[in-house]
Amino acid sequence: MSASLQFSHAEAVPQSTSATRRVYENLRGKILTGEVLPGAKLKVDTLKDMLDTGASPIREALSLLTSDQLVERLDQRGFRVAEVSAAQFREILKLRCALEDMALRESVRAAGQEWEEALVLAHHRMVRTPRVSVREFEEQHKSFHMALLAACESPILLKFCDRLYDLNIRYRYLAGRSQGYEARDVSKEHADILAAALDRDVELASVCLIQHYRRTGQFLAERLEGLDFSKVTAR
Amino acid sequence: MSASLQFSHAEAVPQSTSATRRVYENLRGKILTGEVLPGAKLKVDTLKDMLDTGASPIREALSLLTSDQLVERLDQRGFRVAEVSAAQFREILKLRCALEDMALRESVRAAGQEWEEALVLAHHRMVRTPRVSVREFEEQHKSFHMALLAACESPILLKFCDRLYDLNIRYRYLAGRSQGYEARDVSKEHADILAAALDRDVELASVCLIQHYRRTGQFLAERLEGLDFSKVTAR
DNA sequence: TTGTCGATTTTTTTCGAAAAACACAGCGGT
DNA sequence: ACCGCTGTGTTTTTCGAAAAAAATCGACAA
Repeated sequence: MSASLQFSHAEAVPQSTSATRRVYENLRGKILTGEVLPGAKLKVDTLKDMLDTGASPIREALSLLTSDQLVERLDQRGFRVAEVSAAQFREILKLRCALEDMALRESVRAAGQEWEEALVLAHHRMVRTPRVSVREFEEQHKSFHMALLAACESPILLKFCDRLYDLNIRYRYLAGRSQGYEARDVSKEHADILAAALDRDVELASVCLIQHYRRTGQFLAERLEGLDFSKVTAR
Repeated sequence: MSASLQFSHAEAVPQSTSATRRVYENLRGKILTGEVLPGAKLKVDTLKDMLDTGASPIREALSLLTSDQLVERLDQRGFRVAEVSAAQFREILKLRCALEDMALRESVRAAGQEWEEALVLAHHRMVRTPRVSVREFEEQHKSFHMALLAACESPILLKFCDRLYDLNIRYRYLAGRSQGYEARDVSKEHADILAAALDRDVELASVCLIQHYRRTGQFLAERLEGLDFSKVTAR
């Protein structure tokens, strides 16, 4: 089989997985980064054209996103992007502090060499990713934070943390990351968390992590404050 | 239009909502009660016949159940009922104690008259439902427990609690509820929780609730212990 | 016996079109 | 002017069949 046949028109190595998964990832990305606005209507027909696929995969992906709380299903009126609000932002922050604290403690307690190495690696990759490559940095940032919790033997708890992380990302993008994000020494905070975790100092790691979230939360809240949520909502 | 036309062959007033929802509820019930065993394969064709509908609603419902952790999606190999394990049972218990404690405190703190009345009502209905009507009792039992938390202003947290509750139900049915469930005075425990909540005694309510879960957990664990999980799994 | 390859049969996944539900605008009656 | 009704166009939801993928079975060779 010739290479030109294998890698035909700009498709690279795409449909290794199902169309449903492709649509899911794609839409999820668009929602998290704010490329499609909160409240925006998600018409199957439009999406069909946009993502070049049938109605079934789209519908399925939207169902998946519904349980992720990123999409709302209106009974006989289709789907729309979930709304955002200052209240939800606060709730997410609070829950993340509570749940990640639990997970972190379990993780550090159960941690082994494997976890330690993966964590160091994740941190290194994050540090190496330039801040300007926003989407990539976000991915590495998430990887680092999840790596901290990874040794925790509570799959369900981990899943909750993962979801909350994703829900939170939207607000980061919403606040815009141009100004002042580096004013705070975020790298230092990450390094401190890493060091504490590697020392197996559960208490210190927990304090650092929560403080990290609180500070980021504070920072974002300020930026979000001036912002009228009804203004960043479609329809 | 004649009544005989309106209510033709045994259809009563059924399809008020979408087929997807019908399938979702139906399957969810079957999974929670153990009518379909953990690990069982869920073939769309079989379900199509069984539930008398097309492939799309089934597929959609299965996607929904996937994010509820009640169904697993295997990449190109369809769906199966999520597995159960002693470890997961313990995890659920632990998480429920942590999260419901949080939710209960918030709920009681924010509670108003409306909440109080709904709670009393839910308790009454539960008491009035005979234990032998297992499914109905389960429903009322869930309503009561969720009513306790309902005033909490954290929709996401509530959703988590709801999910955990459902995940837990499976183990209740698995353990079988014939013997000894009444040996413990469960009604008393419920009444105590109710009283403490109505008194707005957060600490006491929390203690009662957690103890209630721990006891039930202990009770179920004993029953589940003898039980080889691989034996209650299909395939 | 063990293992591999190929053809056939399920099973999953996706598509395109039909059916049902809904929104909206225009019409007529009060 | 207001309200409700009906017809039209749009959108959502569902169905049935085709395409893609995996599992099964058996023959053949090591």
